[in-house]
Amino acid sequence: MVKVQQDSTTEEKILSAARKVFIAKGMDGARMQDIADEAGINKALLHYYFRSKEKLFEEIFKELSAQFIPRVNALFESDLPLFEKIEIFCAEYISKMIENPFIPLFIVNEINKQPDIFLKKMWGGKKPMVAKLVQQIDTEVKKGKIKNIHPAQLLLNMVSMCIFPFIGKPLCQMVMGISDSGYRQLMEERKKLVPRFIIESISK
Amino acid sequence: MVKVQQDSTTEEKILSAARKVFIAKGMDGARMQDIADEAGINKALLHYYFRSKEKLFEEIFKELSAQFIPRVNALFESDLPLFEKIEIFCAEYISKMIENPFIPLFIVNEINKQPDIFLKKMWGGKKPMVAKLVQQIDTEVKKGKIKNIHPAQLLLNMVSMCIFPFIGKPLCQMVMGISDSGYRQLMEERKKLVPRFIIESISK
DNA sequence: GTCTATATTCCGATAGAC
DNA sequence: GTCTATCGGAATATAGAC
Repeated sequence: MVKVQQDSTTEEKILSAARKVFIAKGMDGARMQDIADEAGINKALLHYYFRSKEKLFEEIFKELSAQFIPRVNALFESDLPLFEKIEIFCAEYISKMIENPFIPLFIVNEINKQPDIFLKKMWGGKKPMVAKLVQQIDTEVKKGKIKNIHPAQLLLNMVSMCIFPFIGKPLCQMVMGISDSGYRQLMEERKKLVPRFIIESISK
Repeated sequence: MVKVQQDSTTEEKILSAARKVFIAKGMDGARMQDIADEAGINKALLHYYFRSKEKLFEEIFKELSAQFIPRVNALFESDLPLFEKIEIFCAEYISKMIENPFIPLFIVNEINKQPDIFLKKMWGGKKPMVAKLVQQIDTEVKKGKIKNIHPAQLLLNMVSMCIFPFIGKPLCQMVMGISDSGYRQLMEERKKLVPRFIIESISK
């Protein structure tokens, strides 16, 4: 995601600019003019490459929402023990969001405006697979290895603690009076802290 | 928030309609026409009562964002023991969001678009007070009553687990394949479950 | 492919009658 | 206070020259 090399082709320049503007302002707030300016071209070219604002947006949304899926699926479907999955998921997910702090809010936001249509359109039919992980939690509970908890609740706790601090960053910083660098430091700590927190809460 | 009585005056009708439309579509996505339709009047009347879309929006945002503050402040500033504060906060906050599931995303969203200007404008100078709670956590840690944890991290965990399940509702439902009523049931359970989860994770 | 100029649609806001 | 009609600007999209 973080582009080091220059955007060579015009199409790449447009996509790069659109990504930035859409993430910052959302579909409704973004202007084609903003994107054109950001890409250093003019509006007409945007329509030449992508027929409409909506098509351009779909392109970006599809790319951003899909980028988190494959790795998570591979992890959740693997045969690793439960605690390891939790540790790896939190660490990787939080790392990814430290690099791209505004993507989660962007995605959650747009999903809420199109609650129905977009599984088929946006993820190309794929979606995160949690069945095996859910079953794994159930098994551990039945074997008496961890406390009795509904798998969905455990999942909710995990993703909440990973994602929300990024979605609510400005709000949290304001309330707690924490600087940008201080907040970033907290996020780094959370890569280890969140899994530990979870495991301690379900261990017998 | 849940209006049982009819909106008697026109102003109330407008505010009620604006609340609904702004929450659903955000400031950028909302149309004055939508609000007029929802209120059963015409656009001109909106401008008669509130000078502009922006003023109307501010009214709604101020009302919605302030509605969570006073109770939280009273609780956090009180002399109750730490664990009780956690229990009450989670239960009350989650209850409030079960009634108004879309408000958290709305607020977080708009805050991110105006990260700076709105403390003064929107909360009328007030903001959630967490100083005493933070100090209380520190004290418990030093007394050795709970595990060593940065107060900010504990707060982040708590608000994350309370708020995110509402912000990410459609996404979570989709991934886990849970119906509306099933999800609602999970949220009811969380009123007790989240505080228990937190307390278990920091108890020695 | 890229530009300028323009068409077209949409939307916030106002004027003015009742 | 409430309405209809309309203005004026902004934003998406297209036409057409280079």
